[in-house]
Amino acid sequence: MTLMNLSNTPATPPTVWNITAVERDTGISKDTLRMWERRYGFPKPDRDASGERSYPEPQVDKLRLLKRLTDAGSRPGKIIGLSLEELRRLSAAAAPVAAQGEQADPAIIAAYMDLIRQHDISAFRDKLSKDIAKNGIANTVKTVIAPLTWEVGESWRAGNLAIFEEHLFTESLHVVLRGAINNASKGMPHSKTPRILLTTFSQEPHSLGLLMAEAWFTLEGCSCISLGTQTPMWDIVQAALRQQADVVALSFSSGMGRQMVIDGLRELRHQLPPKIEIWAGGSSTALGRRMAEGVITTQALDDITQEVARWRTMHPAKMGR
Amino acid sequence: MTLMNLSNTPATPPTVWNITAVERDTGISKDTLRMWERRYGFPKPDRDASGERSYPEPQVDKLRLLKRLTDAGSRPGKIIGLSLEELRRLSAAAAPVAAQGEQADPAIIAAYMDLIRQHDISAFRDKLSKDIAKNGIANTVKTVIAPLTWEVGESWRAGNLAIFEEHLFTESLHVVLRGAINNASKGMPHSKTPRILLTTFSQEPHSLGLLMAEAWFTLEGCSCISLGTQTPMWDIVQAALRQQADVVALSFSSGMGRQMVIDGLRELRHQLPPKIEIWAGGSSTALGRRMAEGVITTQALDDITQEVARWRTMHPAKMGR
DNA sequence: TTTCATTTTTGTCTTAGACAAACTAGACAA
DNA sequence: TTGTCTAGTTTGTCTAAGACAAAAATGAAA
Repeated sequence: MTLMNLSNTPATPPTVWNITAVERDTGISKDTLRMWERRYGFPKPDRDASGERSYPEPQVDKLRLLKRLTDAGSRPGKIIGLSLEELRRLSAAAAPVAAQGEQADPAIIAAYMDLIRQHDISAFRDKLSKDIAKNGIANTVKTVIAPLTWEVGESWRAGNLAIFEEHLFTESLHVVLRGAINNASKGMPHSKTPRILLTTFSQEPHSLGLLMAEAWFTLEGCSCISLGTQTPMWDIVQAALRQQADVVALSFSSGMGRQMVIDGLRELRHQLPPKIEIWAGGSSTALGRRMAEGVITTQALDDITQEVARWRTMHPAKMGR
Repeated sequence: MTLMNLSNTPATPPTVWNITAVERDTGISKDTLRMWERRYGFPKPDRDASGERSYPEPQVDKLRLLKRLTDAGSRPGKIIGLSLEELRRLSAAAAPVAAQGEQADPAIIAAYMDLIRQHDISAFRDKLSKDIAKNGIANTVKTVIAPLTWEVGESWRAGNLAIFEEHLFTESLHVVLRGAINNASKGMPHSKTPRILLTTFSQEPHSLGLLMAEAWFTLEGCSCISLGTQTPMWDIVQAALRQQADVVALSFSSGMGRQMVIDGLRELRHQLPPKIEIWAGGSSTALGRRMAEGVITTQALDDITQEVARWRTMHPAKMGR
């Protein structure tokens, strides 16, 4: 439970990482890190005074890249011996990835990124508010906020953005989007169907995906109940039952372990009555695969619209719900 | 390739859990589960065909309860031998402790608690919004929101409130308060002094204290920059410098370790230029003591008003800041 | 009281062996 | 060529017990 290293916090962030930090940052489990070291000779961390692993920055960089490639299907044994350069080339070659920024205008995104880098919060918020007022929430979420969130995540991973800048961004987005959602739902009648319960699993702390989904659902006229992030499974089940949710919607960021996602969803499906649907969305690569029976995955925000429509045709309105 | 595992998915949920599932469900790490078994003889899982642990349901129930109690401060060794019944009783008998609700009207708090227990979110939000409209933000924060937050924390500790109910409460409070803050700051001129940077240390995930403080600061006419929760120390320093903050305000919940609070504040004081003040508030008992030189503690929200006034007399306004 | 030093508790790190699930490749049949 | 089966490899996670550092409790001194 060593969360803070007070003593060794000089003016710069840590240049060496302990195994817990590497696990958190790369998403590779401690067991696997030790196993790779044992089998392949990489990573080869130094040892601190008490014999514990301490990973130098370059090794962590390589691990991040390895994780990305293995997630995309490569086998560790084949690529772990390659140099950073070779891995980069491989990654670049194989990764037009998801056409993530498909609908995004690079210039607009760049403009927002500049504001973040200059730490001009109020300008950032103003610009975003104006964009929402002009183009509507749905459009702005799709063409600005989602791509921007992705870009911020990338920049952070590449080391071009400090954590506090990411915090600043997240917080600002929360403020603006939450306000917009409230505004939008003001005119809407209460208790429209379906009733959506939104949350994330315990291991998932990222809230922006959830927030974007909530915005979208609200615009579709659903009634949303958000539990925020990191709800234990048992509590998700309790909440869904007590709140009489029609759908439990879950958000997964790309950092989540695939096994965790798959097993978690299967487990949840198992514990919820069949009547309650499970919708899973987000950037986790695990969602691409064929999912457990009875779990619906949404690849993009647009999919939500379709699923809501489908749900409604399947559940003709009962009066006075 | 298992095409279908409908076969082992009967109508009932699994009566045994593997160690991964238990970790996911209880939040207790695999290492810790094995250690407890080794040291205390509980849990005592069965073994499957290949010798791996498989936990029966009742043990998982007890583990959930144990987790809740240890999170609330109990030590595993003291309570792990107790029966489920005894644990429940212990949980319910939690200390009423401090007379926190000094300025609170018990009847009003009870009314809100009822709404939470009935899971009537929209009624809860409506009531709160109306109270704010009627009595103002400051008054409502002081007489309703703060005592209510304390009460919810207590009820959770006592086992009278599920985690999802706490999540629901937190989320609702966020929505309403954030909206109120935005409204209040709308009429205010930008960039009033002092500039306050709000956040919590890495170990502190609770956001409500922060939110209440932000509300208060905003009403005092300060310009607030919130980083949200759990900012690493290095990033707090960076943010304070880059944002030219006059004050760094930190919130500590009662769960935080005293030593962590004290050392953390001392370290932060060390890393920040003397010109930037540090204000610490919240329900952590560590704040009662005499603090490190140059750290100001606020016992109650009212103290903020005084401190802001003091700061302003010490820093006569410079034009065109 | 508070503060400091000592002891106990507790969680996580370490090693190395074992094995099951996922994946690859080769053989064979349609 | 294409598909399917089998046998072999790769890979991640489980297991064990020992060690130790951080956090909490305890006791002594100011």
